[in-house]
Amino acid sequence: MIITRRRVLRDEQLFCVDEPFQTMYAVRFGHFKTFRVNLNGERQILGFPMTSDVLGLDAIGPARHASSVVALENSEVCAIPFTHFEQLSADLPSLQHHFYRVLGHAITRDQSAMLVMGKMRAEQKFAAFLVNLSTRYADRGYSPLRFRLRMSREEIGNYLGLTVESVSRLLLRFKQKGLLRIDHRGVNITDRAGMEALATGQTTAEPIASRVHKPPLVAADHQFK
Amino acid sequence: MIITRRRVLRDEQLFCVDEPFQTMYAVRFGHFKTFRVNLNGERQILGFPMTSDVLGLDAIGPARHASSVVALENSEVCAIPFTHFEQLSADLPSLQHHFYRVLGHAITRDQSAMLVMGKMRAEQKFAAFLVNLSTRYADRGYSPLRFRLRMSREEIGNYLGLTVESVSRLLLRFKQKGLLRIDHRGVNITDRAGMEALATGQTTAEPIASRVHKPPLVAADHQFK
DNA sequence: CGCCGACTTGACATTAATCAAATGTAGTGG
DNA sequence: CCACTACATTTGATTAATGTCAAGTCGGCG
Repeated sequence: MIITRRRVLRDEQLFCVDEPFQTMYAVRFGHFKTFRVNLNGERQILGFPMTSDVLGLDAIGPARHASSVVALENSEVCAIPFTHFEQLSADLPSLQHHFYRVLGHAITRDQSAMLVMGKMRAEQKFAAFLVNLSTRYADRGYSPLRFRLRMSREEIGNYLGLTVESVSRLLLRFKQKGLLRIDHRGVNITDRAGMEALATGQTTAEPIASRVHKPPLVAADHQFK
Repeated sequence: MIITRRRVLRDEQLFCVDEPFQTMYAVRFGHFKTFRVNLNGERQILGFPMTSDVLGLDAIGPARHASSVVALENSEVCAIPFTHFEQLSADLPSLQHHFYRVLGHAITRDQSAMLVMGKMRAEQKFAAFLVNLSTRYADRGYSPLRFRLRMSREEIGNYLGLTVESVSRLLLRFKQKGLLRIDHRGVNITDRAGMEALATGQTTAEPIASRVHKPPLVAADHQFK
């Protein structure tokens, strides 16, 4: 099976909705956004895949890509031809089994996203979003407390179903509550527990000024690459 | 491969979250709801599977069920042992291919749901929900315009992230706009086009009283089985 | 007949969107 | 290197949408 690497520059499109499906992509490094365009012409961001995530799975059913993918920064992917893969997996039970698992995870992940979008209010959604990012960085061996947002406020809002203004105000509120520090796109979570409490809705009447202990602010230029 | 049938009575649980995954289920007839319980103990309904939908796919990744499934009415499913299936699919490329498609569809479906939940407002969400139901009934050979809601208002609201009260008021609004008639749980869509326009957000300033032409109200007891 | 749960309706409070404007930041070309 | 433009972000004032609380109605069922 021929697996090739492909560089994708910032703002470059990896694949586009309705394009015939031939290739899956595993992210080697970098960040992406996946989105769809609804009938009204508006974009809806569906997720922010990063290193080790697999792209293009939603095309397996309809044989055409159901979403578009654009790089948020200069990135690199492995291109895996699907037909080759499918043949090979028939001979390699362990590969097939593993692939089923990947697909299964894709489903569970989407369902979790629905949970977030559906019931939660703005503050909760955003907190859940940050906790999710934090967890994913931890899974990948990066700091769960200090990371850089690769997406704009607008993209966050679009993803969460909020306006840019709301996103901005929520960041301010989190800062005031002593949950995080933020400089441009550099995030420093100072109260992970409080953040999770918010995300899970266990927010009981808010003890106003507590847990302030001020770790140093993140340098503006920190990167993960 | 041993495929068995299983009856599931109204309110009976087909499987439960965290249960080890062994079996997939294809719905033969009937309606179900799938849901999760968040950390706060609240239920979030993830979908309303019906005839020919496949249940339990979200367990393939983690090998444990990620959601619970309960029947909304007396129903029947085919139980398909997953390990048997996995072995068999290795020998039958067409089966494997088909299964990939089913999984792919599950992913796209979930993403569509996210689109609905994320950006839309209450009216739009609910319209999209009804249009979706309508389409699914059409796909299955039933009337897309007259059908019975198997779920309570509360369950609809839970699924869409709205309160029961909002659901109730929205139904009233739809009635007043001449989009549908409703008697208890019997729905009669009288303006499918208008409904779709609402769902897709192409609602331009609402011409107030038009398209009223009053088709006969649905009998209260219509069923699809 | 009367209870109970599902649903509707109304008044009010709260949330988040909208509109509008100011401020900051990153590039770009001189 | 700096001025300048375009864009991203913040902030403020206001409005519309939706949740919350509280009755009340409807229908099914024992």
